[in-house]
Order: sequence, then structure tokens, then C-alpha cells
Amino acid sequence: MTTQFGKGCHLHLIDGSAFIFRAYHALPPLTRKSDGLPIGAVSGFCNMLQRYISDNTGSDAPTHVAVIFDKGSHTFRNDLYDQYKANREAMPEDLRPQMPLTREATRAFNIACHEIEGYEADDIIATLSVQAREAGGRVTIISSDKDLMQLVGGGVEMFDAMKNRRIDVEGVEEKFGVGPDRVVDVQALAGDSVDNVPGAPGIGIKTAALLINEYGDLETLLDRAGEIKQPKRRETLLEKREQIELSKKLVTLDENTPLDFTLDDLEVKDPDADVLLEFLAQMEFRTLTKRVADTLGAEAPAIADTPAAASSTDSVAPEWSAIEPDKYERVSDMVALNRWIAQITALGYVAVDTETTGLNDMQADLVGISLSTAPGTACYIPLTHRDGDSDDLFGSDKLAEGQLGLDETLKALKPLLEDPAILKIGQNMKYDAKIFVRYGVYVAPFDDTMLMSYALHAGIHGHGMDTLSDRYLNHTPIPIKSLLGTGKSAITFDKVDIEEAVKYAAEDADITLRLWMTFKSELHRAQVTTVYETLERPLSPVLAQMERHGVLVDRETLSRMSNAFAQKMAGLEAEIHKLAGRSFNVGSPKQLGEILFDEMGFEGGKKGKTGAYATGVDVLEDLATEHDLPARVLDWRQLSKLKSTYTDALQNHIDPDTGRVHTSYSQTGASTGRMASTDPNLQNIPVRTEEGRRIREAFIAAPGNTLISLDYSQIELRILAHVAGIDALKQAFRDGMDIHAMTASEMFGVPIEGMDPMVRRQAKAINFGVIYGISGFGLARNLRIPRSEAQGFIDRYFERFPGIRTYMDETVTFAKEHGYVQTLFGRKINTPEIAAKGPRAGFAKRAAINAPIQGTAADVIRRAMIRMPEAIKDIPCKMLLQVHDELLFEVQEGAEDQLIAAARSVMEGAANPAVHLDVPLVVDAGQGSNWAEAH
DNA sequence: CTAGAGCGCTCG
DNA sequence: GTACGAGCGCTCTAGC
Repeated sequence: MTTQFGKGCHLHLIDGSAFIFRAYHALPPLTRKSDGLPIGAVSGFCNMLQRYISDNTGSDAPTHVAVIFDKGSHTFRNDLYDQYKANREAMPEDLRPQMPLTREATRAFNIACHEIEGYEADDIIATLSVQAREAGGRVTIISSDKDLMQLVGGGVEMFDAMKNRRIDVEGVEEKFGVGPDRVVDVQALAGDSVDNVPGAPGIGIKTAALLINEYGDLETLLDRAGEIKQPKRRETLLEKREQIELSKKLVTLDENTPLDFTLDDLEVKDPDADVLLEFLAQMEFRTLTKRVADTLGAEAPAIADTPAAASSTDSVAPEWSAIEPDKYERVSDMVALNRWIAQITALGYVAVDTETTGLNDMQADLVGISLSTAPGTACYIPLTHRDGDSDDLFGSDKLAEGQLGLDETLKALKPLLEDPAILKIGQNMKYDAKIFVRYGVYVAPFDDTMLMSYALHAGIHGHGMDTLSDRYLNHTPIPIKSLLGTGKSAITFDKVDIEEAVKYAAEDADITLRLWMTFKSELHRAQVTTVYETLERPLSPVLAQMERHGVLVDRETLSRMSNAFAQKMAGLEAEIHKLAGRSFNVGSPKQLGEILFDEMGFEGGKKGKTGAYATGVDVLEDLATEHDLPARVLDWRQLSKLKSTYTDALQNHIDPDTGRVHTSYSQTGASTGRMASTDPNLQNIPVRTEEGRRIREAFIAAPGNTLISLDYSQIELRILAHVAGIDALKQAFRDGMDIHAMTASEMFGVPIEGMDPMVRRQAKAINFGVIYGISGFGLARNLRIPRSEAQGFIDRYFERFPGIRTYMDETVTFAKEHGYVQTLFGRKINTPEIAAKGPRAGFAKRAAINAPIQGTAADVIRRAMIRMPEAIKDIPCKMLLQVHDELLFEVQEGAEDQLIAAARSVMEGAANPAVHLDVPLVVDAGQGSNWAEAH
């Protein structure tokens, strides 16, 4: 029985391609258990279809529905403009085989499914929308694509399924500043970097809307462009007219796509239970198959039980309730707080988040605490919010009404947060733990979703909560900026209205809990549970303690140096201006480039992408042989760097309470497993030049103490010798030989005794080059020799140590096959770019070669750091800093030798017992009253 | 006035 | 067009 499409009918058009990409990016790369077929996007797609169907059963259910896909990459738009969508990335390899499966899935759900060669889905959607509207029906387009907004109006609406929001004419006006009928005009002007629609350079959506509203439409605007007052805009519109008109053609949807079906063919049909369940079972979606079977009142077909059946492939697809910030609880009294505590105690775990007055965990004060026990169930306990509604200078210091006392709340929560039987879950727990310590609360045990994400996905994306929420929960959290504002007018969290704070803060705890549930089982499946539990989680409290202790920095020394630098710089500046013949800003590479290459006439100036001359150290060193000016600029730059980045900036980082500098280590910042130090970065304090090294004299031991530095000797080369199995190198390390001299001797056949230092230097450069994924170009530039000569060195090196080439080739092959490489301790470093084409391929290869070496070295020192507190607990000392292969300690005078022995033993044995290295690890030690002496 | 990109330089 | 991995200060520009 079919009905003619007409008045009273309601057509739903689903943007299928958008669904697929959303599903693909939202989920980890799942594969079908039985044969390894990539299936993540199909899984997400099916979950979305299922959810769509169950959400659309009410009185406003559609009478007609279709899923529309893109087909082919070449459309009429490419004929108009060959750069259209030209910078779009190629479809990921593991997504391609899933495309036909999404069509199958749609048909299995018994939903019409259409695509037409040479047309984008948007054009088909446009054509159907117009036909349906003209037939007197209503249309809802399930998509959030702004390119479709031109269709809205006259019975056509859009629905953003992710945000659960309808988009009507008003919504379009909000987005574009004009009605749907003028959207294409605005798009033609604003362009679109994603689709590579050029538009008018320098004009964005805001300006475009302004112009269109003033002139009525694009054609009138272009005809009367000469009247525009702003010179830049006028020029652009006059000059780029053709480009703008082309852009309009590109963004205008084709409403006359030739269709091989009619609206009547799209009538809603119930799914055939047998067909649908068979498809889902074939895909091995256990959870979804069961759920669909329940809804249809049918029996779920059996799915072959594999060992991993307990964690079926689609179980990570979020199936929880939507995130609704309006439903969170505000805890204002002890009765409610005790109810939460009882619930958490019975449950055994809780997600925790703190809100504070700032990002500096040594200074920020606690403002409130949020807790979550289940998806959608979360609360916020405001503690020290201030009354914000008064302009009175004193009024703003008054505590707001309806808050529990800080002391009584912490007293009630302390037993729970310290209870060894209750797991505390946090996102970047190091921050919250450091805050709590300052209030006498020692959080343990804990899980950290940021570290879980890092163990799973290092190298793929960031691990901040916003990124993770977007990716794994399909949800964009409330931006903190919407509460605090930005820049000078920004407020601190204690000034935020409590009702707003509840939504924001409790949402963070809710999201953290959901992420934990998602990652928990995934760790096992990815076989990184051990990495997380032995290399990530236990390091966090060690870092927290180092950061809290800080390193003593002498302000007087820095200040004296700053003054000395300022004087020298002033002298150099005068000299430079004289040599240049006029005054200019020496600190501006742009101005310097113009002086050198335009005014003074030096040859060989190369411009970068911004059109400015390059004036880096390589360029200036070359020019310095011809003229004094570039040489003086190099001197000036060295001083300027030391002053601004070190002697000035470090003073601002001295904590007023402790008199020490407290860096912050980011455990998830570097993809290889290294730490990164920030605020300030204490891992790049100068050491290579004599003048720079003197800055380390300002890093001092407290009175009665000594600084001790222990560093691994040649750790990366030793690891290379081990993993690549180079017998000659391994033996040299066992014999304690000079490894670079030995390499030179092997390569050039010269004796080690009385070797030319230049020859050794070249061998050293090659040894390092190998670790970095050597290239003739790179080595040539480093040694400043011709490329052919460099290539000759490399060839000879590979000839003498053939195992190195084998290791490199095997590593790259492994990366291509698996999408990641591994350290000796099982850490995975993802290499998503390894399949790229062009210059990116080279980058990805070299990174893949370097990652296991750098990463294994990082793992070794991490293991040492994790064991260190126990090993030195009876020695009066503190571990202060880590600089990749070095640890810096502060120890009471008299205990130096004891500490060196204990710490060296831990460091040299750090690979054991997990890994037996064929080469010894050797640690050098130094000591002194400051870091310059100790290093 | 502010945010972000680009440049340049520091470290292992 | 190129060595691997990081962070930060300065200048300059676009846009509010």
C-alpha cells in the first residue's frame, strides 16, 4: 500500500556521509574480532541509525525517509574550479572498506538509501527538499552542515542530531546574519577553507553579512562595490569579482539533480527483523544486536564466542543518556553531602574534579568540588564562591549564600578521598591532587583518564578533556571561557554564579566518569594496561612531589645578569644601527631582512611563506663572513634570548611563598613518552655555550645542601645498539670505549689513537643522525658539507653496520602495518601519518624510526623515577628535576656519596627485570653548590 | 586591545 | 622541502 507524497507528509533526509565521518572520528579504530575487518565507523553508524529510529516514533514521526550519500570524488564543481575540495585529506585507509557496509547497514534497517555519481549528497538533498516542498509536504534535514542551511524555510527545517537541536530560519539567521535565501551570497564572500572555496580574501561571515544586508544581494553589492568606504574591502571586491562569482556557483546547491527514484519510493517501512538482525550479527555487534532484538521482540541470533566476547567490539560505543547540565545536583547541606558519600562508599569509585581560582596549583585556592557516580549523575559542592552582584569593593569578598563550609566539607570528604578501597577518578589528577595536598588531603588510589588516553592514543590526538569528550562522547563541554571571559576582563572561578558553576563543574565530573568507562576496557584490548599501570599512573605522584618541592633559584644572581645583558645589548644595538645606516628594531626579523637584503644589497635572501626574508642563525652566520652587522646581530640575539627567556622570565616564576621555582611536568605532552616541562620550562636551560651555562649558577642548593646531577651516558645510542642488534656497537659499549671514535675508526679505517677530531665529529653527527632517521640532506646541512659527500658517509655507515638499515626498514614496515610502533616496554606510539603521501611521508618515517629509541630511553628513566622515592627514603634528600636523561637532586651535606650510590644503582638497573639489555647503562654523576657545578 | 601565526632559539 | 622530540618570547597582523 503506497501513499502519494503530498500535504501532511513529512520527509526526513539524513546526511549519511556526515553520519559516517562523525562515527569514524568518535570511536577508536575497532575491528571485527573474527577477521580483523575495520568496523568502528559501521558500528557508530548503526548505533546512530538505531538511536534515530527510536527517537522518531512519536506523533511527529516521518512518513518518508532516506539516507543520502556522496558518490565519487569528481562533481560538476570540480569542472568549474579544479581546486574545489583540493586540500581535503584522503579518506583514511581503514575507513574505505567500511563505506559499502554503511549502505548495506542502511538497507538492513529498511531505510531508502541513495547516491548519484557525480553529485554531492547536498545536491540530492536540495532536489528532494524542493520537490517535497512543492508537493505541500514538510522536510527535516538531519545534518548540521552549514552548506545545507540555504534550503531552510517554507516547511524545510534542519535537525542537528549531535546537539539535539532544530535549526529553523531564525537559527540560520543566527549563524549567517542573513536569511536562508541570502546564505549563498554570504558564503560566496566568506569562502570556505574546508572545501577550498576562495571567496573574498579578508572577508569573513560577519563582514559578508553586513555587506549583504546593506546592499540587498551579492549582485547589487558587486555592481556598486565602488561606493564602499573601506579602501581594502572596496579593492578586494572590485579585484576579486570573478572569484566571488565562481564561489557563489560552488556553494549554490543544484536543485535539479537527475533522480532515478521518486519521493513515493521513500515511504517509511518497518525493518525486517530477520534481515536486520542477521546483518548486525554478521558485523559481530553484540550489544546492539541484543538491543535491537529486544525492541523488535525477536530472538537475537548467536554470535560466535571469541575469547574477547566479554568486551565485544561495539561495547565502547556510548549508549548512555545524553549529557544534560540542567539535571546536575547542587550540594548545599550536610544531609545531601552525606547521601553522596554513602552512595560512593557503596559503589567503590567516584569521579572527582576541583574548581579553583587559577591554573597555578601552587597558588590557586579551592572554590568547589564536583563528584560523579554514574553517567548523568553528578553534583557540585560550591565552597568559596563570592557574592558577585555588588560593585562594592568589599562586598565582592563576601561568601555567597548556600554553601557548605570549606573545613567541614573537607573533613567529611577526606576519609573517602584517602580510602584505599575507593577509587578516585580524575582527568589530569596531578592537578587536583596537588590542590588537595595543600588542604591536607592525600588522594589515593586513583585512575587518570588523561593518562589512560595517552597510553591508548599517544600520537593520534590531544588528551585534554575537551578533545576527549568531543571524540569519544560526541559532546562539546561548556567552554570555561563562557564563564570566565578572556583577557583583562576575565574573572576567577570564585566569582562565577553558582547555578552556572554547577552545570559546568558537574559536567566535567560526568564526562570524566564516562571517559573512564570507555577507556577502562579499551586498555586491555589495546594491551596497554601494563604501560598505564606501571609507567603512567605511578609516575604522576612522583612528579607531583618534585613539582611541589621546587628548585631554589637566586633572584640576585639573575637580576645582576639581566642588568649586565641589558648594558651589552644597548652597546651592540648602537653599533648595529650605525652599521645599518639607520635605526630599526633589531628584534624584528622582518625589519632586519629588509635592511640586509633590500637596503644593504646582500645576495641570496630567501623569503618564507609570509613574504619576509629568513634571517635565522644559518643565514646570518654565512653573511657574518662578509660583514660585521650580521655578526653583531648574532651576538645581540644570544644576549636577548638569555635575558628575555631566562634571566628576566625566571624571576617571575619564583614562588612568593617558597622562594623556589616550581615547574609543571606534562606527562602527555610528547608523543614518545618523554615528559615536557612548562611554566617555566626547566628542560631547556642553556648549557652549550659558556655564557649561557652561567645561568645555571642561579640554580642553587639550599643552605647546608648540595645539588647532585646524575645523567645517563649515551642512552639512546645504547638502546639503538640493543634494538638493532649491532654487535660491534654493543661490544664497544661493554668495553667502555669512546663510541664516536670507534664508529669513525670502523667507517674510515683510521686508528682510534691520535684521531683527527674532525673525523670523530663527523662520526658523532652520523650516530645522532641515525637516531633521528638519517637523510643525506639533514646530515649535509648539519656538517655543512655537500649532500653527495654526506650520502657517501651514510652509505658507508650502512655497509659497515647493515643491522641499522634492517632495523629502520622493519620499523617502518611495522608502522605501516599496525599504525603504531612500540618501545621495549610495550608503550605504543601511534604513527597516523605513516600512510601519507608526499613530504609528509618522509617526516612520518623518520618519526617512526626515532620513536622506539627515544621512547625506550624515556621509559627507562621513568622506571628509575618511579622507584626512586623508595630507594632514597632514608637519605635526607629530594629529587628536584628531570631533563630527559638527567635527574637533579638536592641532598643534605654529608649524604652526597650515599645518594649517588643509591640513585645510580636505581638508574643503571632501571630496565630490569622487564627487559634485559645487551648493553650496560652507565650513569655519570656530578655535584656542587649550583647546577653549573653539578652538571 | 587581544588572539594567533610565524620566526627564532633554547634543551636532550 | 628534510634530520627526532619539546616550550616560550617577541613581532606582526587581523579582527573586535
